[in-house]
Amino acid sequence: MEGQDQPSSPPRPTPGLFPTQSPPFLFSTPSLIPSSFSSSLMHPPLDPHHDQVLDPEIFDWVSQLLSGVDQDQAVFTENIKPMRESASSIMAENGDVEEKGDYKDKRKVGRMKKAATRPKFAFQTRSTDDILDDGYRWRKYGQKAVKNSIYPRSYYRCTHHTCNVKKQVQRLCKDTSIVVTTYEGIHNHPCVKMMETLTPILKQIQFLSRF
DNA sequence: CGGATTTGACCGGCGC
DNA sequence: GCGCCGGTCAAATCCG
Repeated sequence: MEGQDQPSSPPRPTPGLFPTQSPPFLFSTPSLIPSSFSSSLMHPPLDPHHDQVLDPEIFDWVSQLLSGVDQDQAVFTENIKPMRESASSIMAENGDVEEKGDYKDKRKVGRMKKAATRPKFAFQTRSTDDILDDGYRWRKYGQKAVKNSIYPRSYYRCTHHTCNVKKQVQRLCKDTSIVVTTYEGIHNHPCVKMMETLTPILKQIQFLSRF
């Protein structure tokens, strides 16, 4: 029983904002990153223990944004590679309606469908907290011990009813101060916290641009 | 009491 | 074909 992983519990020592939307949608300035994560973004690990999560092709756009990459280059890597899909997400995206009956049958039907492709990206943060406050609300739906790692991998889903974004969180066993977060999908709803944070910044930019 | 989390079972993919 | 592994489900439990 570990009650530490509480993604939806707002009280954090330094509540902040972390970009989870597509690059053109965000202002990824270091000031928006919670200080609890020490602004230490790094490239995806090539650790073979995590190759299933952090495919080398995964686009680490957050790192690139923070290192000054032009946003035009920060294109979402849609359809990078086929990935397995959950029954629920496939059914939701295809507009399937859940049938009455044995849930095992439903799972089987869903998983037998052709895997869809979704944007997927990962990044690392150096933090004592496993869960970063990215402005969205997440519900944990699973936790799994992974091979060659003493730390479990946690699975989260966005709680917004029409949103199907998922994320995985795992702490590196090689460097226990590093947390690897993998996002899958794109939010189809606004992030209230993001807008709250951006509004004063935008106003300030508008004000300064007058001079 | 309702929503979130925990956790064991289940399933499909993949390598051998 | 079999076993391992990652990902998901959902009942049980927790908690505000």
